[in-house]
Amino acid sequence: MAEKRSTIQRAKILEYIRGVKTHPNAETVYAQVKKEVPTISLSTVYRNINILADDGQITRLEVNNESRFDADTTCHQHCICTSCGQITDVFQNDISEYAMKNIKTKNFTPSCVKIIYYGECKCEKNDKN
Amino acid sequence: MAEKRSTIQRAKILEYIRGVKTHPNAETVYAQVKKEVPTISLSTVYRNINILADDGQITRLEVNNESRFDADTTCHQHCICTSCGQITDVFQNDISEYAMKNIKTKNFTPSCVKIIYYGECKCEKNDKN
DNA sequence: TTCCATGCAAAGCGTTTGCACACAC
DNA sequence: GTGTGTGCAAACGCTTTGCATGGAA
Repeated sequence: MAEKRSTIQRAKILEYIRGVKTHPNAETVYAQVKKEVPTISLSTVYRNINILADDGQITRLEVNNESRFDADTTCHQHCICTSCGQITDVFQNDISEYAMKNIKTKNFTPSCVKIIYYGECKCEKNDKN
Repeated sequence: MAEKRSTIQRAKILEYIRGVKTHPNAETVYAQVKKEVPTISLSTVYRNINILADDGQITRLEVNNESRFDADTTCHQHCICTSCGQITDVFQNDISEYAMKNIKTKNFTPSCVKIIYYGECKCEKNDKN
C-alpha cells in the first residue's frame, strides 16, 4: 500500500476494524464509520476493505457467502456458532503450527492455514442452554 | 432427509458430486446434470444442494463468496491455490484430530473443524513454476 | 388423490464498476 | 496541476423465492 494515497476514509475504516473483536461485514463497517465520516459511501468501504485485505492489514473470513473482517492478522483460529453466527477468536498457536508442520502435499506449497471450528456458543438462539 | 420425496433430479445431483473430485459450484453441477436431465433448472440444483448439505450428505466450502461442494464427508482437509483457485483434498486425520483434541474454549462447544490451506499449486497461472 | 418438488421468472443480497468530481500529493 | 480516491448509481454474480404445474407416494 506504499504507493497508495492515504485518505481519512481508509484510516477510519482500519481504525474501526482494529477497535472491535466482532469480525464485522462491509455493511457494519459502513454504518459505523459513517458516524464519523457521514459522507462515506458503501462502495468506498468495499474498495478500501479490499485494499487493506490485499495488503495484509486485515484478514478476510467468508461466512454464509459474505466477507467478514478481522484486523488481528497474527496467527489465531476462529469459532463460529452454528446457531447465532457469532465469530470468536481462539489463540492457540500450537494448533496452527501443528497443521503447518505436519502437512504433506505434492504439487502444492502451503503458505498459510485457516482453522475454523463450528459449534454452539451460549447464545439465546441456542436451545441447548 | 427421511421425509423427503426422492426425485431423479436430486439423485443425479448427488451422483454427479460423488463422481468428481473437483468440488464443483452450483453452476457446474447444473451444467453437468443437465446433460442427463435436460429439463432440470438451476433453482432445482440450488434447492437440492441445500437439502443435501443440510442433511450432511455433502459438504459446503466457501471460496470467493461462492459455494463449492464435496461429497466426501469423511474427515479431511483442503488446499486452495491462490493463483488458479483449484481445490484439492488432503487426507491427514491426525491434523484435524490434533485440532479437535487440543482446542480449549470457554462458552463454545466445537463440533467440527474445517482446515484449509492456502498456497500455490503447479498451475499455469502460477509464474513461480 | 394428495401435496411435495420442479421449472420458470423475478427478486434479493453482497459486491463491483463506470463516471464525473474532489482532494492528496 | 496531476492523477488517484471518492460518491453515486447502475450493473453484476450467486442464490433464493413465489407461483402454477407436474409427478411421487
